[in-house]
Amino acid sequence: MSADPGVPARTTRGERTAARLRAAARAVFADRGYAAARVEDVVAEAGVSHGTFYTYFENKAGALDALIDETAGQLQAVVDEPWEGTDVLTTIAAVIDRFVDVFSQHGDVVRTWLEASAHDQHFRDRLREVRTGYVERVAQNLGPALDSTPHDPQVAAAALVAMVEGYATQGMTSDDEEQRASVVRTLASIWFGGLLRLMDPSTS
Amino acid sequence: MSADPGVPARTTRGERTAARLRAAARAVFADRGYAAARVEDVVAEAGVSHGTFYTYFENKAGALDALIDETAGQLQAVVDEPWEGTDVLTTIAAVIDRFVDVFSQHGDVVRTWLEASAHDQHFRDRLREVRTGYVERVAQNLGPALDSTPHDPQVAAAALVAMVEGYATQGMTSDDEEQRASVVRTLASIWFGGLLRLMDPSTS
Amino acid sequence: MSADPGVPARTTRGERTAARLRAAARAVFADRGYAAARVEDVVAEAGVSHGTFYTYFENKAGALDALIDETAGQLQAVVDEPWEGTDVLTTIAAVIDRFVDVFSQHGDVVRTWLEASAHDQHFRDRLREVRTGYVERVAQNLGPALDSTPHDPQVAAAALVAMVEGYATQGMTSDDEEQRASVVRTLASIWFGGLLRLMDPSTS
Amino acid sequence: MSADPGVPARTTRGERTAARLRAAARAVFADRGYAAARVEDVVAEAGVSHGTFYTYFENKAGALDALIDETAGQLQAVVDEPWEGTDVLTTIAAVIDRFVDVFSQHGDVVRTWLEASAHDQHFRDRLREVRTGYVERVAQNLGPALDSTPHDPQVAAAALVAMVEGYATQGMTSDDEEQRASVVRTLASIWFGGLLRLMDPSTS
DNA sequence: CATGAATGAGCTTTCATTCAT
DNA sequence: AATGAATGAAAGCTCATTCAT
Repeated sequence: MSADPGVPARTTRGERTAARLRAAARAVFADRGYAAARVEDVVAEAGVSHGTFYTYFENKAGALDALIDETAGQLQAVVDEPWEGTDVLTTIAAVIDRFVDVFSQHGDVVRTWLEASAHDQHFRDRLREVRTGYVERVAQNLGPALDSTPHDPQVAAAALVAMVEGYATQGMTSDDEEQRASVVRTLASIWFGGLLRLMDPSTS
Repeated sequence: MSADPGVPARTTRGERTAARLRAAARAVFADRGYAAARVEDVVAEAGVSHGTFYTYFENKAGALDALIDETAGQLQAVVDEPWEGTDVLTTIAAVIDRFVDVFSQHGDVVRTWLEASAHDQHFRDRLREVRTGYVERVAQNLGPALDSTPHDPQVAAAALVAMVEGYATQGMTSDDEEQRASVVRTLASIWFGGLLRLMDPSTS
Repeated sequence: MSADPGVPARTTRGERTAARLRAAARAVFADRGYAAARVEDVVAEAGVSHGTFYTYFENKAGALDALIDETAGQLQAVVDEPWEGTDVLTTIAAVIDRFVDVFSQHGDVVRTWLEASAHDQHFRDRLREVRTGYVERVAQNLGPALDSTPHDPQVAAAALVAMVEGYATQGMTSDDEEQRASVVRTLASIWFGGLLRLMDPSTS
Repeated sequence: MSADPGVPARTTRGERTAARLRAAARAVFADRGYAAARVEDVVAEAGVSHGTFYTYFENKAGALDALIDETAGQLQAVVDEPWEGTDVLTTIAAVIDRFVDVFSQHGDVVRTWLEASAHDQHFRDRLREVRTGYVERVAQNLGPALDSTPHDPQVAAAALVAMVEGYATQGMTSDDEEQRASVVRTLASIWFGGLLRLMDPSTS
């Protein structure tokens, strides 16, 4: 801020423009949906010209790809961080908490991504890849406990993840910190209880 | 406009054409997605002319609306039928089974609906309305058991429904009867175990 | 009315349908204009089916042609009837009165006709033909008086006719009998005074 | 929508294109009529692409609106300029001369305008507004002379204006300067004589 | 005579993308 | 780096007209 004036800005003009465009694309996609969003809307929001958009992205899909790059990493990180906690419930709550956290920051991108997947093979592929990644990781952590049961860890993991993803993408997580914590607790309890039940041989 | 799309088909010939168009629209939307689907694709699939499409639907959205009319009723029926069974687990399994059943028949329409919701307020409204309807009904059936716990029945119901909806919407493409039954069993166990856990005061 | 029941109706079913269609076409053309009027509107107004329209008219233009047939005769009759009166002013007033009378009954058709003329050669031709017809007749009646003046009887006739036609087609003639008579008096005075002036050599 | 058709042409290149489009629209409307004119005809005439048309006009009606903007001002100016002359006849002749002059330049737009009025409320409204404007002005200038007569200045003004407008709109295609002057003289004489006659109490 | 479902040419309009400046 | 005028391929949608019933 008050740093050496002789040093060039840490963010060049180009970088700032690119950042403005990404933010604008994100806002416009969230607001109108990917299909209905026009490049015109994005550049208007960013306050740049039409041509500039194409200096930074190959096309409209390229802008979404850039947003997905950021988001995908965050999502994978949620499940890649060590599953540590004093007990299983606490561990699960921590994972879900991180998940909800990422969604509260990147839910708009995920929703756009889901929409685009419906009519664009490329985004469908990226989605499957990322989903497979974190469902796989969840299954790895749940798996051992289900070894001797008839339940497929992949199915269980996919179901539990779908629950969190569905809950979060439907925009049901509020900004109220209190309420968010309560939701996380409920979701974690369902995961935990569901897992215990799965492990109970009488249900097989 | 030339014919009122709300009151089509005064003859059986007309009804046959309308049915062909609905089936075609459904297939095309499922195949290419709503945004990418062209009216031309639909009429080609249905084997009728361009103009005929507009005899039966006001526009592309009208065709999806017609499909949603059918699907929404089925979805609500799943939870409106009596929740009866020899025990809770069986009851829940029956509901989930009906849910999965409806999705295996109407999943394509739901996926289209979800996509369209992203950029069309009208479909977003219809989705919210229908979802609220069946989540409400699930909450009514789960509610009493959670009365003395800190868990909100609406949140629990929404989460459990999101799990089934998410799972069914994403994968669930297998026609293998065996595997489907296994998935239903796993999902039901998670619901049941999750609910037991929610009812356990030690989790509050 | 109470005539011999053995005798077939003086208006056959077909004639009645044709009359209903003409009336409907006239009303719809007047209401929406020729270009914006749809055959659909006409048949709806007439209470018949699409196909029936084409039993009675070759196409949309044919319907207007049928209306023009009636109107053109009336217009020509206005100037073809003997120009008789106690004096010139009375004579002119009588002609203008007949003119205004025909317009109050057929003005809607004329307006449609004028509109269609703008983009359809056929109606332009019919209009020129009819206009030439009655301007010619007016010129014949005014002509002798202007023989020794520099004024072209055709120009004078066209101008005076344009005045009445313009005034009438602009929908300025009210239904109030009192007011209509007053307008006719004013128009007749202008014709008369205008002609006197034209005959005055000092204006040449 | 991509550009605000109300604020086009930020550059001279843009202004040239807009002017070419206006000229092309005017020519095409005059040639084929408003209803039959296609945007494709206009852009072909202007030598630009389809999309460019929509950069400058909201739609076909917008193009006509732009032409009317120019024309309406000219028409009003005809009667707003001071009614000065050595005598009444000269004054009237000057006004009519200006009127005929404007029509020889803008008659094509007026004819298109009249046609469009028949099926488009917007143009009907604009026409009524402009006509009321200049008829009012004419009435103001004629009015005093008719004060003590039973003739309504509005009616007289409307009739005289209708005469010039009708004559100019219909024929008046001659480029012959000689003939144009002769027509103006005849029209002026009719106005003048008509007015004198109106002022003569014996006609009331 | 009458019907109305079906046709399809034709027109308007949109918007991602390019490129001369 | 940035601009914005221009492009043109695509759709969407309309409606006069036909024809099997």
